[in-house]
Amino acid sequence: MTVALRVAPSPTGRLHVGNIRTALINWLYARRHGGTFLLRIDDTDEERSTRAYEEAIKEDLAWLGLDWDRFSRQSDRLARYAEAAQRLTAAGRLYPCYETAEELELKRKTLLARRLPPVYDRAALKLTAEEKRRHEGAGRLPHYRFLLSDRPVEWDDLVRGPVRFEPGHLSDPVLLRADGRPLYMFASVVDDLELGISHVIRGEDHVANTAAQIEILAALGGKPEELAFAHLPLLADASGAGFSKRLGSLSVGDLRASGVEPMALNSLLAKLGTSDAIEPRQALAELVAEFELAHFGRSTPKFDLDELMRLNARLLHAMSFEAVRERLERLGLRGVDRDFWEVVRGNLARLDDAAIWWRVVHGELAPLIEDSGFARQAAALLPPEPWDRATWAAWTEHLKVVTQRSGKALFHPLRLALTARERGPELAGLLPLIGRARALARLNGEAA
RNA sequence: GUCCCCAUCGUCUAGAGGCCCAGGACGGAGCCCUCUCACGGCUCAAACCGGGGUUCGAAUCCCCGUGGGGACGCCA
Repeated sequence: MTVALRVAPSPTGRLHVGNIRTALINWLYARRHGGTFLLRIDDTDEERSTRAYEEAIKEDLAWLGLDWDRFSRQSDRLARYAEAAQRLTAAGRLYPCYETAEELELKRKTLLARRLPPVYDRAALKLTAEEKRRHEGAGRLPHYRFLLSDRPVEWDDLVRGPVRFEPGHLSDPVLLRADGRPLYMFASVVDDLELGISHVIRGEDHVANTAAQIEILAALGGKPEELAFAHLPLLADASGAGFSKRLGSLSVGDLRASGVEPMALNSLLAKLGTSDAIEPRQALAELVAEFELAHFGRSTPKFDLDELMRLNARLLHAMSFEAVRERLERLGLRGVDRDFWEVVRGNLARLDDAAIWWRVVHGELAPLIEDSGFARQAAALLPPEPWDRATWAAWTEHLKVVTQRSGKALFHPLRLALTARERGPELAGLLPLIGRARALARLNGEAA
C-alpha cells in the first residue's frame, strides 16, 4: 500500500500550535514510512480564506522544515466536486433541502429543549415535487445533504482502536451550500479519494466527521478499508483549558518572536502525549527515526509554554556552529567564529542573546569596579599574549598568591570588571576572546 | 441536553490481575563539579480521582459518581 499523507490547513489565519502538531505528525508518519506528503489548502470557505494566509502557512511550514511533495488547492478543484456531487445524486444519496439557516437553528433549539440530540429530521426528504417547485418559485435555492445509511459505521482507528458510530446520532451532512459551493466535509473526501491519501491523522474533534466521511467515500466508490484514520487527543493549555480556548491564538509568528527554535517546537510536539521522553533534537531526521504513532495516548496532554522555552534553551546549548553561523551573522555578529559560539551557547535561552555576549567580547562596555586597588593589581599581572583557555587559570593562580584572595572574593570582582555582569559563560573561555588590550583597560576602570 | 473519549508523581507517561509498598523522562530539592549561571555526575521528595463490586489477589476487569476534553454548523 502506498503511503500518502496530507496536511489540510484552511488559509484563514496563521498556523498555530494545534495545526503545527497535526502537520508535523502527518509529515513524520509520511517520512517514517517512505510515503508522500501533500499540502492541501482547504479554502472552500471563501469569506475567510485569503491568499496572504496561504503564503504565510507555506512560510511557516518551511520554517519548521516540513516540506511537501505535492500541493493542491480546493478552489482549483471545484469541477471535481461538482462531478462527484452528480454521482451522489445519481446514486440517490444527495437530496435538496430548503430550510433557511434560521429555520435549522430553530429546529436544533427545539430538539435541545426537549433533551433530544439536535439531529436533522430529514423533513426535506418528504417534500413533494410541487413543494420543491414552490420553494424555488419563492426564490429559495436548495442546499444539498448526503443521505446517511441506517447502519452503524465502524473503523479501526490507529490511535483510538475500534470505533463504532450508531446511526441516529448524526445529521445528514450538508455537502453543497445553497450557493453551490462544496463544504469541507465533502471536498475533503473527494480529495482524499482522488489524490490517493492512505492515512488521515487529525484531531479527535473530527471523529464524528470521519463516520460521515466514510459513508460518503463508500458512496463515491472508494474503499474505506484503504483509508486509515487516526484521531489524536486535542492539546489543552497548561491550565488544562481546552485547546480552542487559548492555544488557538498561539501562532507560529508569536512563537518565532519569542525566540523559539523550530526544532524545539518540533521536538516537543512530536513527543507530547507519547510515552517517549521529550528531549531536544537537532534535526527532523532524528524525530522521523523515533516516530511511532502507537506511542500516542488517548488522554489530553497539556501544552506548556515554559516547557517549550526550557527545551529551547537545552536545544541551543547543544547546537553546532554550522547550524547557527548564518543566523548569527544576520544578527550583526560579523566575523563570528566557532570559539565564540562554543563559549557562549551554554548561557543562551534564545539565539538573539548571543548578541549580548558579542558586545561583551567585541563591543565597548563600562566595567563594574568593586575594588579599584585589586583591579589594578590584576591588570598589572595580566600575562602577555598569546592567550588561550589556560591563560585564565595561570593568571588567577598568580593573583591568588599575590593578593591572598580566593574563591568569590577573587573571582567575582574580575567577572564584574571584565563583563559588567554577574553571570555568564566561563571566564576561562571568555578571557581570550576579550583579549589583552580590552581586559587591561576594563580592569583599569576604563570603558573599552 | 444527547452522544463519544479520557482519568497513575507538578507535567508527559510505563503499567494489558500477582513481576508494582508502582518504573522512566521533564520539572523540583540536595550534594558534587565550579568564579557565576548553565552543562554534567550522584542522591532525594513526589502519583494509582472517589465509592461500590468481581477475584485467593486490582493501578489493571465491571458499575455508579465526580472531574476534564470533544462532537452535535449552509465553519474547518
